[in-house]
Amino acid sequence: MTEYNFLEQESFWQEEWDKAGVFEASPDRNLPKYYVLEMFPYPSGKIHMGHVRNYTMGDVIARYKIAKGFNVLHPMGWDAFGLPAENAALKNNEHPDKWTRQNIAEMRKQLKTLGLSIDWKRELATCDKEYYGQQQSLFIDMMDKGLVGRKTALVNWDPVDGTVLANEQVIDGMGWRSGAKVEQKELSQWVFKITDFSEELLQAIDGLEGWPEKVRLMQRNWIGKSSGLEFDFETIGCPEGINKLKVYTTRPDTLMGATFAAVSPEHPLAKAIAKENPDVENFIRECRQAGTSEVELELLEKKGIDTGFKVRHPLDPEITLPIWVANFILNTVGTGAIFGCPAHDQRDLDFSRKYDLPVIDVFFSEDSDQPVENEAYVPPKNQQVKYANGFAGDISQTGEEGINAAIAHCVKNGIGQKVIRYRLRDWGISRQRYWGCPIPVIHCGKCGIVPEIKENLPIELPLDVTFDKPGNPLDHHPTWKYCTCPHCGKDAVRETDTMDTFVDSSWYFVRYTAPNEKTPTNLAMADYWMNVDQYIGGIEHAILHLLYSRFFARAMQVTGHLSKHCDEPFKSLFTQGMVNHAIYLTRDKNGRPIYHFPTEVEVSGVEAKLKSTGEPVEIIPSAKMAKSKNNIIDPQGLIEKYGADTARWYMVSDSPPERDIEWTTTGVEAASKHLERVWRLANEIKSMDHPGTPAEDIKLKKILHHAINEFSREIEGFVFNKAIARLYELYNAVVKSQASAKVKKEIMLTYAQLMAPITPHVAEEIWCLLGGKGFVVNTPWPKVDPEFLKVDQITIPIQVNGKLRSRIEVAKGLPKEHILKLVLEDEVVTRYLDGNKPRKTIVVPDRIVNIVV
RNA sequence: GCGGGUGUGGCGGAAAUGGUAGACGCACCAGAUUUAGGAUCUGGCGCUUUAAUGCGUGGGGGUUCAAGUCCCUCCACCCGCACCA
Repeated sequence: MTEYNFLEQESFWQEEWDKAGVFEASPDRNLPKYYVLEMFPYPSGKIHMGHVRNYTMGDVIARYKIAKGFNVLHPMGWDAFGLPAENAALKNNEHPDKWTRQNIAEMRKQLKTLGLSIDWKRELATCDKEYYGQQQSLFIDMMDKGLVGRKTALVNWDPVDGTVLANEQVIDGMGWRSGAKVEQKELSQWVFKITDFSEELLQAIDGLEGWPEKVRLMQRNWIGKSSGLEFDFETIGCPEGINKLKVYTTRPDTLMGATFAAVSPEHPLAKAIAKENPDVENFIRECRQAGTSEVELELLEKKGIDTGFKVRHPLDPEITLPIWVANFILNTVGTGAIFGCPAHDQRDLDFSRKYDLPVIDVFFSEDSDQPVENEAYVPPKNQQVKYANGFAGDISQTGEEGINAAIAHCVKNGIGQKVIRYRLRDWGISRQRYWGCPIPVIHCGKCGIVPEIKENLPIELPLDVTFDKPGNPLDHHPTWKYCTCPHCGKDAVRETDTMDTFVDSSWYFVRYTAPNEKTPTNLAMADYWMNVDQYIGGIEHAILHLLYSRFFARAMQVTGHLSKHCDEPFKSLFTQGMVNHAIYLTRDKNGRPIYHFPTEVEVSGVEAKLKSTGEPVEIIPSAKMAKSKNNIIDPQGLIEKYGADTARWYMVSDSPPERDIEWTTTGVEAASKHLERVWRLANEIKSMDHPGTPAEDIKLKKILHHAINEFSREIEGFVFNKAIARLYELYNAVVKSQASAKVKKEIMLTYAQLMAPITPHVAEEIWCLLGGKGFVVNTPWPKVDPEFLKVDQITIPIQVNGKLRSRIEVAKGLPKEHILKLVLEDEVVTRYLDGNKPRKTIVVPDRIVNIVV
């Protein structure tokens, strides 16, 4: 028997597939197409376990679909722009371009050792001018169609470094490098008008049947459609002639509970008042001493200031309410202003208790004798609620109807209108950074903002930049931004902001269909390959990336870069879990953790100690792999030690793909041992000469066809862990079976076919060993013979009072009465009945019997 | 804070539709083989118990002949929150 040398065999088969061009996709073939895509990687330096898991899953699907007779497109590229390259530039004084390209080269090499069915001829990197130049062209077309706008937005400002910070670079309210307290700063930004598509993006979610329900739900909530009442408070004596304050509410039925009005610190009214009132000005300045992320703002201690001005209650002009500026009102939500109803909104209540504002209950709640104290009574939307202090006496008594009645009343009396609002905001794409796609517009003193002309594209990033000064190197570059206006020919200045990297990843899947085209897309190619049939990636992208891509597909239709059927770019979506690993730590004298690499630790069962000193080690069982915790396992070592097939098998074997998995050495060893066993079995069967019996042959064939049937279903349903269990079962059955050598050999060939999507190299090897023709990767998927799926005998469990007590073997499909008769004769049942008649019997044919005594 | 998810033996996990809880794998135990270790092969393995019984799907409550699955409630952990990718 030949020893299986995976390193040699794996590179052998990889070269063979390459030579034969097995994975090169061409649209001309007369076959149904199938486009499989995993989210492309950021070239951080090395591949990590998450990549191995993600790309293995995609590869399983791709290879399965090839065997199923599809013309498969399975491309790969690099999400190559972004912050880390600039950080590396600062840290190691290395150019982002050089750093990124080295990383790509290294990661490409690593990915290739996995034996993925990638069409490498289509590879692209978003930092290639051939890619971002086309993106600039798209931007200009979008501008032309009115899909691009300008808006002011708040950014995190590091006052010491004089730099805009990403949310990630703000740690506990401080700039990560300078340690300075971060401030909010207003900047003029380029935006994509995604909100033009709010309703369409929302509606189309219903049609995304291949998406996980949770992602669809998250996207719906993110778009956040609501209907409510919009009305103007009449203000009393406010500065700058501001006599109205626009408010939006989804609970107009609580309007009689209003005890104050509040605006966000960025609201125009707040700013106007601040000009006259230094206390308000100070308060607003204080509010700006914070980052811009929503979490941070939501978790701030609620604070406010009474402006001294008032509004009239819209339903009763006799009532006046004070106007506050409050830090918990977000300028980006609604109109940036609210009416405060403390009795029925927890945040308003907390605020009112702090500043001693009145609380007015407008409901009879179940326990109406207990007035609202520190817990707001939030009236349910669709339940019976009695209004104690409703208005106009025409509000009905149910929540939803009450809301509608309140709106109707307000509309009738000219107080406000019913409006539909969306939580979704326009997509700000301006970044004050170097390593991104330059925004192709020019600021001209005479013509204003003008797009660059397409002949001048790509607007290339200059390579001769320095990172010694804070801020954007493009801005500091001695010559880059100076240009002439395409309109008037006068001296002008380029936009130095670059695009959000989410722009790069919003259309790369289309670019794969024609990666070398001199326009963003080739319609014929896009028509053939789009949409992506199966997209695979992390759940962390459930909202932003996926929503932006859905928007882009629509925008690209408007600009004529995609055809009508391409509005939903991802037909099916699968979100895979993370790869975790235990953390090993000891403590220093002060109790601070010292993290140890898995290689430094000897683990036995639940205990572990340091190899060097024998000191006991604390174990945190399953945690996200992180450099700072020293619990990252490098896939390269895994592949070098066990081979790609083992790595691939392990990655899809133990846990359901959508769930997080724990990386364990024992699990990998089990995978490796199994593959060796299969290889040994194939060798044994090859030289076997066992006549067997027809009965044994049929028995094994039944197991085989059952396995093919289930396995195929499980692969299609992304239940890879069960598919693998199926292969273990089939292996066990073949080993135990007394079937003939001929049948066993047939079955082993099929086994190689079933394995092939998961462990393609050893599958080719077994296929070759047992005389299979050509590549197993190109061999049509085994067919199920329904004759072998038939079952005639069934074991039915018998319960007495709901507890399993016995079972009987019956013919499949036996009618109720017959089953019951047999059951009542059963020895165990008779014992429990003890001569009495059963009180009740439940018989579910082919499934279960329950006797109640 | 808001939105979404997860929770089953020592461990990873199985169990469309409410109908045999624990498939399959790991670890562990016993045996075979081996000079020994490793590897390999055979068998066992939820807890309790000699056995029967009993108890068991994060906690508490409910519906049902029957609940991991449905309902209510509480807890723990994870993901996202618009400038990380």
